[in-house]
Amino acid sequence: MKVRFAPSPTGYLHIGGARTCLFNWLYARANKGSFILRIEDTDQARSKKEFLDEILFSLKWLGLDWDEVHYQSQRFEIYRDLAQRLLADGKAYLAEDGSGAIIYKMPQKTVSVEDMIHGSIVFDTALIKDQVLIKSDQSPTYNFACVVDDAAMGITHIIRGDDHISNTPKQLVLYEALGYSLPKFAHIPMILGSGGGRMSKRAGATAISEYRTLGFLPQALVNYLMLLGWSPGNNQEIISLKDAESKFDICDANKTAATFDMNKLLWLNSQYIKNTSAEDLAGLLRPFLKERGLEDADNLDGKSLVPVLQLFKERASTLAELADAAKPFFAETVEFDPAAKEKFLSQDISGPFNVLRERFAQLPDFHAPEIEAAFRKAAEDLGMSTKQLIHPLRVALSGKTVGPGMFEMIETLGRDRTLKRMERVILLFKQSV
RNA sequence: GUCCCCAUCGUCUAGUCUGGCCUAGGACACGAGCUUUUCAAGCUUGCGACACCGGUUCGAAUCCGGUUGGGGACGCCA
Repeated sequence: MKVRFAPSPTGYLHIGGARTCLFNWLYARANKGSFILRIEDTDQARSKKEFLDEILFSLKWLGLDWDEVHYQSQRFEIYRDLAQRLLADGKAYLAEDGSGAIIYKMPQKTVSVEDMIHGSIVFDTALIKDQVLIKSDQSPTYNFACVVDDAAMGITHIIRGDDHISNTPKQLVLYEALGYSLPKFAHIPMILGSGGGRMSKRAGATAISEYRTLGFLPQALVNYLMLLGWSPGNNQEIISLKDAESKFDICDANKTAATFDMNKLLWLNSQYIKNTSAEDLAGLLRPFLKERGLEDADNLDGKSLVPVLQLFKERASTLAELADAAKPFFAETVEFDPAAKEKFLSQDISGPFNVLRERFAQLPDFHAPEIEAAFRKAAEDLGMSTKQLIHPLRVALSGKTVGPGMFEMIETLGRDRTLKRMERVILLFKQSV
């Protein structure tokens, strides 16, 4: 058994295409068949190398590998010869305008397809007009090249989007005209944007590569895509590509169009981040830190990155978020969130900070439990509640009002940076007086 | 306009093929509570759906017909 994914390099790989590819891939792997990639680059004007590169890159990133790859632009001879044959057989004719186009004469009949997902679908070809096979520029049309290639490449199952149902009768008659045996068809539902119609930019129809930039893990994205129109059963939500290989069957795919939901994708991504080791996360995070202006991100070793990620990975839903949270730990100076500064650092806190700074400086052992003990003792001695002191301290150290446990954070920050950042705030008040 | 596809919580879905186990299960989101120095996470919990109308049947989310609603296709784009 053999399936294919046939993207056209006239645009980036998007959610819908990736899902179609995923279902083909899974079906092939589940049935020990082969999966081929066919680049439908017949439109010379609109096909772009940059799109092709993005598609190939994104597919690899998602973990969807292929057994063969073919380019339709290299097969024009084949299409022309076959069109000539139909011409000779009297099944097609030359365009009357003298443009050189070859047009298939649509027979008037009833054709039907036994779709693996929809069951029997019947069409009346009398309602379909004659179809161009070869355009005047001698390039083949989609429906023609598609049939020729699917037959030539031995495709046994065609899994594609619902939107191709109406192309099916056009292709069915071509299979017959060319004397090819029919493959099986499975039309999977489309993915709708949150507005209800086709996915648009606003509705999350960004390129797959964009999701990478946004800080999604490929495993999470693939997992989400699987859940759109298919379910592994047993109320399972988290499922790997490997696990799905043994459970997937295209016959179990849904008929209903699914609406893309960023919230669930975000949730899945957070689950995957939580379940990824801080060591692995460190490698993934470097480009994100660099992008955030951390020049020497590449030189950050795991030893300094790992404890910080340990602190934040439970609470981030994207790598971008994780990088935002981790950055203050490596930046030279803390960037204060204006609202946070206003709320907790507008009143002179330098007195208590001086005391606290001194206690921290003298701690023999700079670990969370000791830090916490020293902190609580200092607060008590100062006659302040822990809350009164902890919030300004958090802002002084991280610039933010939210974050992980204070004392673990201080330990991870280390004594040097902790003291330096406290001194900076103390100085802030000295200067303003 | 013509043809085609689809119809379970706001969203993704289980259940539909093989009617009874469904006063319809799970997840996301949302609300409440617990926990907590904060925000998350986690745990507990609440809200919430078989589009409608007819039929078949002892019995229908499940089968049939219609209505309505949504989506798609009607290119010398793919």
